[in-house]
Amino acid sequence: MKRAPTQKGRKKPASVDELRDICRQAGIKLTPQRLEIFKAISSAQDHPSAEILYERLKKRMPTISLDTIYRTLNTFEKLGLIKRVQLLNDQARFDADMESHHHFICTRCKKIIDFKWPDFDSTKLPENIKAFGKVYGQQAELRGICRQCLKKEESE
Amino acid sequence: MKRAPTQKGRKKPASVDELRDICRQAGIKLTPQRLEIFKAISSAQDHPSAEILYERLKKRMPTISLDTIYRTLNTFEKLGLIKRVQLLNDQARFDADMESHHHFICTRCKKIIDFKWPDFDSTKLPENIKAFGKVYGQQAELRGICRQCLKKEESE
DNA sequence: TTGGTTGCAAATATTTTGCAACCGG
DNA sequence: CCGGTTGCAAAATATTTGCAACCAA
Repeated sequence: MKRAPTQKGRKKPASVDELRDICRQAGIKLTPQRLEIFKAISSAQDHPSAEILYERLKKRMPTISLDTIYRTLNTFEKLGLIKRVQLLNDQARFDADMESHHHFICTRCKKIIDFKWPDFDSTKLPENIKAFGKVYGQQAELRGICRQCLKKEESE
Repeated sequence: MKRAPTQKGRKKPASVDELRDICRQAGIKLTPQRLEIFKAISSAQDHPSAEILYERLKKRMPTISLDTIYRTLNTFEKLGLIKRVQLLNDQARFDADMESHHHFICTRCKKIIDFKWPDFDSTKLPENIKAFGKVYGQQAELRGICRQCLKKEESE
């Protein structure tokens, strides 16, 4: 399977036709399971977990299994069709520096680099945020590939 | 144990003396384990996981157990002494909307609300980021309590 | 002294993987 | 037809919890 070059290309959720093309180009099959999972996630208003998608899909496709959902979500992620909301889903990581700072996360080795960004700190939140509830923290997250991993990629 | 009112108060990592005060005020004991875990995390340059802290602490305190580390990290988080780098460590959540948008996350119910923030999108990254590696995505994350949870808190 | 805390072990939860049957292209 | 994919079960990983012994205040 060919990975999407970066996460930049795509915008709004892909259409089913685009999905078909993307699968063909990647050399993978568009199975009924993949199609249903894709439709479920691209029409979802929330940000469903594998388990939630499983519950929803069982109604339409009673034989689908949870591990197919996991596998398919990983596949779609590699193809650049979906993103996981937070990257560090293996182990929780902690920070004792409570001062305002931001994170660069390497998607390859999961390294986290802190940085300061005063221009961000002083950017005003949109007005409509107030309607969501009470905000008590804001921070920026960059995703990328760190120097070391870039070097490794060259030599592969 | 009394929770910290919000995450706003604290700045740089607390000192051991501050830790002692905070424990006293919260009515919890400052055990040797808590002290060592605190020192380990507040002096760490990376953003260690429970497992990593366990490996480091075993050298100084061979009898310490992994579950004490988990419990203590949760305690410290409630006291506002540390933050977890990413909140959603239970289940991975996915998003098919690849267009630039940002997330408000309710720390109580884990709901995610999307929003647009053009002022953020047009804020230039600090110069020194280039040295970290290649960036291919940036987004803001707000932490707070959503409307529904605020209402629930009132009635508790 | 004593109630909160620890360490152990077991339970729970989440995600991944080996494998034989299956099916989309 | 054939190689990639599925569903099942089992494994691997991460985190939480019940409980008796322990110890900081």
